[in-house]
Amino acid sequence: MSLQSLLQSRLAAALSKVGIDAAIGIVTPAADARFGDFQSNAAMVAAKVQKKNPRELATSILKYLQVEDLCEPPTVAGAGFINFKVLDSALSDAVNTVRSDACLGVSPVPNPKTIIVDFSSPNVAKPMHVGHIRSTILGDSLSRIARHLGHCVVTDNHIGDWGTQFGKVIYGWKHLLNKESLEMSPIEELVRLYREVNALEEHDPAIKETVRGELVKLQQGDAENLEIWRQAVALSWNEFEHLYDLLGITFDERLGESFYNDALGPLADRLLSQQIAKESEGAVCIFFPDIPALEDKPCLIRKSDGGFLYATTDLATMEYREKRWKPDAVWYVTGAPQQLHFEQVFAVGRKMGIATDLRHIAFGSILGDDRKMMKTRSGENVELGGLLREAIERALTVVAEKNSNLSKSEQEEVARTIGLGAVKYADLMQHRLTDYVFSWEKMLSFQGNTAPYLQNAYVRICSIFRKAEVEGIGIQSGSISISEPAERALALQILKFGEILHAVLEDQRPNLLCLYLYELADSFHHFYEACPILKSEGGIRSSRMELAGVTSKVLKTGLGLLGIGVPERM
RNA sequence: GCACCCGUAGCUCAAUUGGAUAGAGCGCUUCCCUCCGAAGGAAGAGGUUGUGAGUUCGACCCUCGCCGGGUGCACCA
Repeated sequence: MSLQSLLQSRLAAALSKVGIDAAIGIVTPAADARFGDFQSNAAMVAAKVQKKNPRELATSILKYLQVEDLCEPPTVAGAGFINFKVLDSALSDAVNTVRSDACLGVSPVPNPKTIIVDFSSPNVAKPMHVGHIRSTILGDSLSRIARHLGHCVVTDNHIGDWGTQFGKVIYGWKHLLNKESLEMSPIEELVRLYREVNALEEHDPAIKETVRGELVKLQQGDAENLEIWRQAVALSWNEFEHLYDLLGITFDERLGESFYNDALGPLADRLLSQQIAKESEGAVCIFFPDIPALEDKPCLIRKSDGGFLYATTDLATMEYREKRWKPDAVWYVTGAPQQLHFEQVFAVGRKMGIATDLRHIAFGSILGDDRKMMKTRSGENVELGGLLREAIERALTVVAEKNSNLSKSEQEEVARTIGLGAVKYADLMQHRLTDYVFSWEKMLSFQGNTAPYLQNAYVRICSIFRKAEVEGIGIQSGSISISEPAERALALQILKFGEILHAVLEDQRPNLLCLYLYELADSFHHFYEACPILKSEGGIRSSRMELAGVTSKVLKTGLGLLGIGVPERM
């Protein structure tokens, strides 16, 4: 049991003795170190309910609070805060427990759930660009964390492998294809076809009609068009896979839109016959008279020309997932602009009797220097592949300059870890709902609150251990003993790791983990400045080495949960 | 017109979900490498949290009204 939960259970016991609901007895790390190590606002919360004086209530709680083995006598401060200053011995014990725990103090969730995480979802025949970064990185990190806490996670890449763009691609393939370009860089060639046909259509209605015809033929199962479609999908996926490999991201499933094609018609018919949907203006749609926000916002599932829509596919997907996995939750990691769409689709899901916890994990847009949204359709898109290559190149320049001792291949490997880490961290550290300004400078800066800063903290610890080995310094006692303020601060920060991952999953916000790791690295640097490690001796040296060792494990694990690797040297 | 999201230091962003004197990074001003890696550390300047009310012991956070920005709203995804 962690120190924090230990204090909490003691507090709960005291609360019940004074007739307060024990559930109120929450203990949190102190907001300000001057007031101690942990605090509880329980007296103030209870005072509100019981309409009593919070300070008096706190004082009476203290009479029953038995924590003398864990901390100094608790005090009442301010409006009724109860403050705890943990004993060095108890703190040492707690850190030692984390040190010898394979999970580093993280306890698994008591009731594991089956969670489907739907993320990344690039469109075939289009390059992945900055717009896909957030979904991909956020979804990957959330999946890792959920899995780490014991949930059963299914990651699914719901790629856009079916849609109106294929009319243009097929027409282009038949009339304008450059096979050499297709072999060299398939997506680039597919995009070129798409754009050129798009331009042709503008000026020539006849071509527009032919393009439409190609799409209809594809949808009706025309062999030639299907084959072209299959190749386009395969070629695109090939390129996506290179990027996922580079990013270290894998999916359990890759069930794209095309997978659900056959289910769309029957689904629409069923919804009609169940009177969930009805015809209106030639289209099939679902109305929500009982939901005020959606009263005038029907959800269309079949066009008047018989074609199906985004929502139809999503509903079919939802149904399939229910049947196959019986999930407790489904997380859709897509941009905030799609909020209305998911509100509708979820509402339809409930009409269909789906009780699963469906969640839209929305995120804000990435903005350009002009503070305007980077649009997908128009203007220049920054391609993800190019962006990652540039990040790695810039990292390589810095690595070569800072540490020329490394061999060429080591430098390249380190640069990959640093460059990719920098990109991922720059995205994950933001609150997911806020828009943020994309900046090469910021993303690739190796100063301040960045991945390289955290990686560097890890590397420093590695180098301490390397030096210890060279000098024949071993760890004697194997246990940690806390006494200095900087050691206390670091130890307390290490203990927080057990809580932070659960907090991240509450609201699907990895930025809290980023913040935590940054503060951990910060605490370590303070410790490193204030407390000589190898230069001290005996038990102190041994203890400090161990403390540094735990720090490095938490850093590595925490970064790993963000999908970020650590080098041993840099 | 309706709905949703966002307004916090010069800039980019946090704030343990209602807690104590609102914190970081970049930039700016001073220091610290004969010392376990300076991709670092110490100190400083910088704020009426868009605005006006309300709720209570206590509000960046909750309620309502304004102002400003963004996004979405029947046959694209």
